[in-house]
Amino acid sequence: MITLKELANTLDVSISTVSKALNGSSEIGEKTIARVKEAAKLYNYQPNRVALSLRNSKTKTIGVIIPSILNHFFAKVLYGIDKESAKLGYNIITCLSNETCSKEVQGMELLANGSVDGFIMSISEEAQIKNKTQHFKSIIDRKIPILMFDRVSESIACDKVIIDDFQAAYNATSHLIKEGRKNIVLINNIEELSVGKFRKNGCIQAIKDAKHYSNELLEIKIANKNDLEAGIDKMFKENKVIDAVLCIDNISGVIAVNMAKKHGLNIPKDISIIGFSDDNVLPFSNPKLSTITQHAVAIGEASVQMMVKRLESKEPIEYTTKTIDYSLNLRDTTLQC
Amino acid sequence: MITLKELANTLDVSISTVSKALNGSSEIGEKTIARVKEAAKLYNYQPNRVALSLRNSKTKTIGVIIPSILNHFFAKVLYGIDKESAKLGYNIITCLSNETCSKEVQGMELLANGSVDGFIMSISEEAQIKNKTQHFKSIIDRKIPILMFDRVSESIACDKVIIDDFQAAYNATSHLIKEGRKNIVLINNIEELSVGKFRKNGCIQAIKDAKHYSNELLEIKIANKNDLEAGIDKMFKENKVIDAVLCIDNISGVIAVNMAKKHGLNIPKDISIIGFSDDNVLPFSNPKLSTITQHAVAIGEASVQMMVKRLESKEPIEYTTKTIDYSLNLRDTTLQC
DNA sequence: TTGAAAGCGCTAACAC
DNA sequence: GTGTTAGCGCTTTCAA
Repeated sequence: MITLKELANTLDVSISTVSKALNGSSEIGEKTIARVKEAAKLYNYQPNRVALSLRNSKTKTIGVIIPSILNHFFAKVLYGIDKESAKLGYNIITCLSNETCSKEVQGMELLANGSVDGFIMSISEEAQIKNKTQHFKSIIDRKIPILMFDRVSESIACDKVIIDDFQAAYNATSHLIKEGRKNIVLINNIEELSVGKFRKNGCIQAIKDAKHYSNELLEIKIANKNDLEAGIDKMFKENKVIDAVLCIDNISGVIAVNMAKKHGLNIPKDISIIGFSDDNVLPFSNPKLSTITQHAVAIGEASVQMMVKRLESKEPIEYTTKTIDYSLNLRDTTLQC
Repeated sequence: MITLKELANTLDVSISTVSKALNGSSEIGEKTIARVKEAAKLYNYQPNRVALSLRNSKTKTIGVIIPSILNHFFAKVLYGIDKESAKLGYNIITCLSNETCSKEVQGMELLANGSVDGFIMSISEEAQIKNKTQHFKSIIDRKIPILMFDRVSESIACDKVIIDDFQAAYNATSHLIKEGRKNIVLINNIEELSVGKFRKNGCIQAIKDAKHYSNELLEIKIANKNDLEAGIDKMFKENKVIDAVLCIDNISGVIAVNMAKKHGLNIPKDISIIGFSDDNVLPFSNPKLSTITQHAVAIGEASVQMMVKRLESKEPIEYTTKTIDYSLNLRDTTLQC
């Protein structure tokens, strides 16, 4: 790592001349600029990012706080964040809250000390359930912008990137009704999360709005991920009339497919199944699961774009909420209609 | 963000007094220390990490370069890296190489400019296939340590954390032979990777070492992930004698289970299947896949420990290679014996 | 056209 | 026991 100073010494000019030359300042003579640039290339000079950060009070780094990297949705958003931020010349520094409030607070406090220019985050389950928002306010007070995606807080004024979970679930449910299904069940293992609530409400509303649908929505709540298989198995055992399943997390859909097969149901003749899944689970699903696809990569990209726009804007910008499209991918576990 | 200077002003002492007091220097009087610490707490003083980095030429940050965050193995290693580094007081800056050499080089070069103290990484597929190692050498020359995990390069001298892929595959294959299987097939879709080669060799060696196993190893090569289902389907169609399958990546195992069922095979009576998988795929496998489990979290943790040890050591340390245990988890797709 | 100097926030050797 | 000062690498105002 050669420094400006060393370059200046070898070239026998001053530090500031080198600095200006490298930045193409019009103050410096052409010949000098050429000489300096050549030497810089020769010695592979790279400006020290830390010094630049200190000088500019800008790190060109975004802190990313994610509840769990083992959740494929978040992994995919992170992929989008990484890609877009690299494109815009930013680094990302990642902290995993592991769904706990304490690690979320700790990670953010750590990074708020000049390590990052802003945060892109999704709220941990614990913070969302307990409605803890003080740490967000404290950071925003310190003029460090926060952008929340997917799991957001109503009570925090900041940029947000979400998908229209209500509408997505509404559409999926409407499709099931249009197929002629009469006994729809909602499998809910994320009822505590904001997105879980929106999805459930969308489902309920679709049923309300359907003129010819008379049955109540059956809701199966499964709190623990490890109970999913047993719970869905039990559901099929005890409810012989079920003819449609909407799964609002990203793995239950495939499990429902496997369990329905086990119980001798013909998919999609006897039963339709739709999941909120990404296509990474498709290799495990036979027939192929119909899904509501959240464009996770797009969520990540949009988040970075909004954040960078804010960071690089001279004037203050209004907070905005961007809604990313979803798509209803009808594959082989639903009827065409 | 209050600074030392501001703190010093409000307390009417010098900056260095405040600095020393906060660091508990014995030079400073007890009363002063108490006063300063109280004020620091009151104003929520946090030392600026960037200034500290510049001053100490240490960022307390580790650069993590990962081929793909969508691969569950790497996600899990990252989880371990995050956890352990937080514990040891380090941040991580993540770059995803996306399996390309160019992004790997670019990410590392970017971070090598004073942003990180060292790198923890796994080589991208492209760099490994093309045997590109110049960028590693260049960074090591600049005295920035690199630690490679899982996919490592023979020709680079650095710390390494691996699992004994050869032995793992050897053991799994030996188990299949002990079960009395006569027609073992290896499904290989990572033959270009170092780990793929080790696993294959382990399998081959186990067969060589088995006295009573006479058949040749059948190897099915599938280059593209999207062809896995079709390829495995075809395999079962064309080879009716297959009675054991070893899958050396982390999703083929479950696909093999599903396909074997589709072809009317009884698992594990007619056929045994073992995968190199993590337990995240188990919900999709029925019967439950027997697996070789790589302790991905442990790999991440060990990597951080080794790296931090090197970063904080006064004297130079020898490069070491640490081998992390694997375990052969026999579940329901193999016979007990 | 070039250079000197201040300052970003912090620590530590050295003075007082 | 407390303060002054230099310096980490860089940019930028101001002076020459």
